[in-house]
Amino acid sequence: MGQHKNKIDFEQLLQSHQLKRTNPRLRVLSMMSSRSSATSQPDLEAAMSDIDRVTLYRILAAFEEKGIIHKVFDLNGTANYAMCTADCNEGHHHDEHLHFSCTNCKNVYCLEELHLPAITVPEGFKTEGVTVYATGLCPKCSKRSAAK
Amino acid sequence: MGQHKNKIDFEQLLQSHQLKRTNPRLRVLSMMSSRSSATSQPDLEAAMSDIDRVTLYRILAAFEEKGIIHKVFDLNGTANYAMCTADCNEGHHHDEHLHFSCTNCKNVYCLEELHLPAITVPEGFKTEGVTVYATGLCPKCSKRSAAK
DNA sequence: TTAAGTGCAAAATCTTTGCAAATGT
DNA sequence: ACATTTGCAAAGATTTTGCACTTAA
Repeated sequence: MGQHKNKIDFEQLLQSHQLKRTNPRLRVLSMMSSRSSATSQPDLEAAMSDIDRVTLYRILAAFEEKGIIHKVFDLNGTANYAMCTADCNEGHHHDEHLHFSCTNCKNVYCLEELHLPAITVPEGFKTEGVTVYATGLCPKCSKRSAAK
Repeated sequence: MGQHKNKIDFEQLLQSHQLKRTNPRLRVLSMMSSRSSATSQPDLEAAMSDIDRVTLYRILAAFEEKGIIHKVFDLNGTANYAMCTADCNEGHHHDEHLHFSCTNCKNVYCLEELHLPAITVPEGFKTEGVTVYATGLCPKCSKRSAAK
């Protein structure tokens, strides 16, 4: 039962996915799991300028492929990545939760707590998964705009 | 009340948005409204290779800005554009409908008919709009895979 | 030791910008 | 005629690819 939640053992996480425990990977995992919103490649690049850009691309691709992180798009259309919970695995992702995109800071929050209502699609469509995107202001930005 | 539905008068549509009636624009409108799924820049580029790539970028940007089309991302993260219905206008889009992304052909369908269930977000978030993405097989692809 | 991962250089894409020529009103 | 819009050239940005060097197991 992959429970990559608080106090995650990153080394084990990598190991269990046949990925070597390297420094760049550990740092990426650490950054991603410490954040409440999803992380983009540019975010990573800015935060870890000593790691090669290409390496970051490859790490993200490998993690996504293995089901360690999943991709969501923010309002700019930039890919952002967030740690997967539970049942994501090699090639199969389940991010059937609410994604909240802040129109102000452009951050994307994965709100897993919420369960989604059932959706019915028209005849002919075969639904495999459903994701809900909400747009608006995240707590930080809504506080800020209320204050001032 | 912008009813850009069947038998649209594209010229009028452009005019009402203070856009000149040019050939590239009419062709883009024509292609987009003739399709059941959203259209990407690469789609347009392939279909109208005589129109400059840059012109297409600018047309899409202008249309989106004016609220004639709206943007959705497909499973590759590529922006796709679909005609807006009714109440989109200068800077404000309302695409609160179901977007269906086909995992096979990667097309995105805007299913406006469906009304979305209410979604509740956690304390602190201020929701402005909600969009639902479903993934799976579109009628065309599901038929195809069933047949053979 | 050796397969996997990283860094660097370079190619391939994709998107934006500036400006002169063309076009719509 | 005049303001837009287009096309082309070129700059910027983003993403991918190839390969030699390094590192975890």
